[in-house]
Amino acid sequence: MPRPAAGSARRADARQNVDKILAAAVTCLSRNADASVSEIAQAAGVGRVTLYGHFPSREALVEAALIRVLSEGEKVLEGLDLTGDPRAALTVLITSSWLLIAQASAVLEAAQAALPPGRVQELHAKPAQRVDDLIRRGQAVGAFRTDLPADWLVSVLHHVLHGAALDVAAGRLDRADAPHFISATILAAYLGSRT
Amino acid sequence: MPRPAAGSARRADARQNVDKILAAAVTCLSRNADASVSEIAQAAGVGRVTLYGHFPSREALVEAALIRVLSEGEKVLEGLDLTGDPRAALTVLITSSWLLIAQASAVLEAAQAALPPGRVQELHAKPAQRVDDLIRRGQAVGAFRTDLPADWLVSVLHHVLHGAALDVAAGRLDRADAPHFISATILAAYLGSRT
DNA sequence: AGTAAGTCGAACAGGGGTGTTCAAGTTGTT
DNA sequence: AACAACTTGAACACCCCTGTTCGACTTACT
Repeated sequence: MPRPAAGSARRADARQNVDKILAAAVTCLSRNADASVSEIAQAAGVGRVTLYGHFPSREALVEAALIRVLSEGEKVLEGLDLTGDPRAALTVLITSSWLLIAQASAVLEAAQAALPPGRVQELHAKPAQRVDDLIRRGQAVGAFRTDLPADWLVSVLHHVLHGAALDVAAGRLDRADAPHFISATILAAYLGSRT
Repeated sequence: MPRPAAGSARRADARQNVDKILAAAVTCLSRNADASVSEIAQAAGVGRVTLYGHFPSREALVEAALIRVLSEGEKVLEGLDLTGDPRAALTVLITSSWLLIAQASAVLEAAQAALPPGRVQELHAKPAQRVDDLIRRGQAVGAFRTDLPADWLVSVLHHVLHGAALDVAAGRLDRADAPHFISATILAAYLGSRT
């Protein structure tokens, strides 16, 4: 049994394996929301038993993967300056992290089916706040339309991102085109019917 | 064994059951892409064995459900006049059939996981053509932006519709608001950066 | 070099889904 | 009324997934 957890530190290879497993979980779960544990273990290049040695259940694994992809997202978002012109900030946000957001969104979807309701919302709340704030600020400043509620605008962004990720995965959309297409679409949608 | 199929017509109650099963399959599959056969049978108020009497496999059932929801969609779209101003036509299309399209889209997603690849595309091709044509005509006439490919615009529409349906199902969006929100968003997105 | 930590495959039990069979009962049709 | 069509639950075999145990093996650490 691995995971003494108390007293001495874990062995180096164990830590590496945990990392490999989490990375595999994120990619597998974002491709297929109900990927099996065997599938993830295999993708990580690790035996199924080893995986269960580090995560007591599939649920715990999915939660850990969600936490990981969200914290990765946090790190990227932290490095971004979103305080300037909302439109420019939104463009920066999209072009620099659309793929990450889409991936996180996919894992989030997987988590919704595997975790107790509310838990997902709880973990997702803080990262989502940043996007939320940007959109609300844009509305307050007059950069974005106010005839539609902010919640809806946020929802549209998420679904367009998710859709773009699907299109890329299916080969219907060139990965290089995605950021521009998304920005152009979202900005126009957020502008609304101006003069 | 039901389904003599040859010679004499099926009994009335059998036909009704097939209908009930298909209706249940559409609603179940649009709520949950991997709904079980038992689940669908129960929703239809029918024994599981009866269902297997009418559909040889889950795959056949899903395919039949997809065909049904698509043909329902066809019927609605047929009654619409989409020949006028593309913007007005798109608004009509959305307000009159966004829910149906979203439901069809959900079943389509379920079918993608249960049917051989290509088969879904094949069935979906004709109904999708109508929306496709409308958007392309809008671009040709100058009503919609041309700096983004028509395929992408179609994709955006589908994903926004799908997202709206999810939001409604999750209680995040009032069903009555949906058509207006969607139209306002899509029209703005399709207009692009005009003067 | 020795020891604890870690990995691995095989194999188990339990649960749920898919299809199938069967025997008994119900119901539409003529 | 009588027959065939239809429905039904129980029970079965099969497969895949989840978790767990076991014993043997390899590897990191001192």
